[in-house]
Amino acid sequence: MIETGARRREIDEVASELFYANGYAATSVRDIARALDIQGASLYAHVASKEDLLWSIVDRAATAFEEAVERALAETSSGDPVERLAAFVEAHVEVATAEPDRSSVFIFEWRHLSPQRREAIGARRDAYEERLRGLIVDGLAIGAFAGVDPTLATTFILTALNGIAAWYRAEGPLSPDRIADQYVALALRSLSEDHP
Amino acid sequence: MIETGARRREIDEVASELFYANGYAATSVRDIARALDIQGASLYAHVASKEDLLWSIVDRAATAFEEAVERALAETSSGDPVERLAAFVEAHVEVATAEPDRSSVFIFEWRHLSPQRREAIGARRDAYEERLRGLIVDGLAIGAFAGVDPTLATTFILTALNGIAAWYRAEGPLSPDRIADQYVALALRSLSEDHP
DNA sequence: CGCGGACCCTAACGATCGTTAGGTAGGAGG
DNA sequence: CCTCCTACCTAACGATCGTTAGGGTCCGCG
Repeated sequence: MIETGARRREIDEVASELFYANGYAATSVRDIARALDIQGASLYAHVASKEDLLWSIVDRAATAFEEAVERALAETSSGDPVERLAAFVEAHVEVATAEPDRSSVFIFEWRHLSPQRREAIGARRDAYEERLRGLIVDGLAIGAFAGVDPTLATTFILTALNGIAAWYRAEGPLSPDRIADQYVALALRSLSEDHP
Repeated sequence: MIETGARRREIDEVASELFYANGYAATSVRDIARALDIQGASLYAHVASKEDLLWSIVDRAATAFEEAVERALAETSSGDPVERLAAFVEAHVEVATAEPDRSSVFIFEWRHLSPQRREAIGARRDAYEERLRGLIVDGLAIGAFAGVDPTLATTFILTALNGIAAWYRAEGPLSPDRIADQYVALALRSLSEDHP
């Protein structure tokens, strides 16, 4: 039974910030508690373990990416791989900028999960990547893209996308929309044949 | 006085592997020692502190990237920003694939350095990024590139490049040359105007 | 008024952390 | 043979780690 109370949400939020700022392993339970003005041991009234805390953050973020892309692709009635890929990138940027802390922890700290959970998240990440790769393969098949190894192109684009959560801050000068527009353009162009 | 003995090199290598695999904070001094079949305390005959070990890895990797790009750009007699950017990407890929562990630690673990060292590395990373940005700005100026915000394009490409060290393994099926070729193509295309 | 439950406390546990002190074995060079 | 040096050892330090046990306060609901 997963706790979902208001206090539990606050804990998730504070933990996300600290895990993002200092990394999971370098953040102690007492660090998180201090940010909440309580004692370290008091956290265990809400959380079963430190790793459970990481898991709840990672799982929530993974779900957010999955659902956003799912929704975006479902809403794109067009079968055009170019448009679908644009929708994928846009959705990813939206989630990454809406919750950069959580997203960053998901992307960079998931290796600290227990072996079983790490494996589960690994499979979901693989599926996510495969989804992107499928769009690129489709685009290559109809000639919308050309001259790239789909696997490498997928990695290229996805690592660039994942980087966003690491550097984006809401206080910065860049709006999520502008980032999305630019990243869509950069990604699509990278897949297109050089103009002859 | 920095030690440079053969044993010290081994220690750097083993530490790079472990820091890459588990992260700096999650790797104990005793973990490193165990991989060398010695006692934890024995490491301190070669290293002043755990953070010194991280620093030597990060500094060496940073220097490798800086020098490789410096050399590549110096050897590219052409003033063409497109060719120069290709040389930049190629050099980066070469270093990242030649020493993926060290490179990965440099890219993802430098925040665990002491404040002064972190600041120093931050400045060098900024300079590196600025170097790439300069090439993109130059390309935009002569019309070789178009339609991108140079700062966002720089981040897009550099995060994709930095990702390589995280996933590349020498045992994998991809040769460094092939990755370099593909990444050069992907990067250059991403900066080019859509074919009309 | 009584009671459960949400919330936090203090105290402490065993383990592990980075690091220091002091000592020993063996080989190289005089 | 003696000495220095490199390399490693054992033992231990204080600090901090994640976590458990048990108790207390206060509020809302019956």
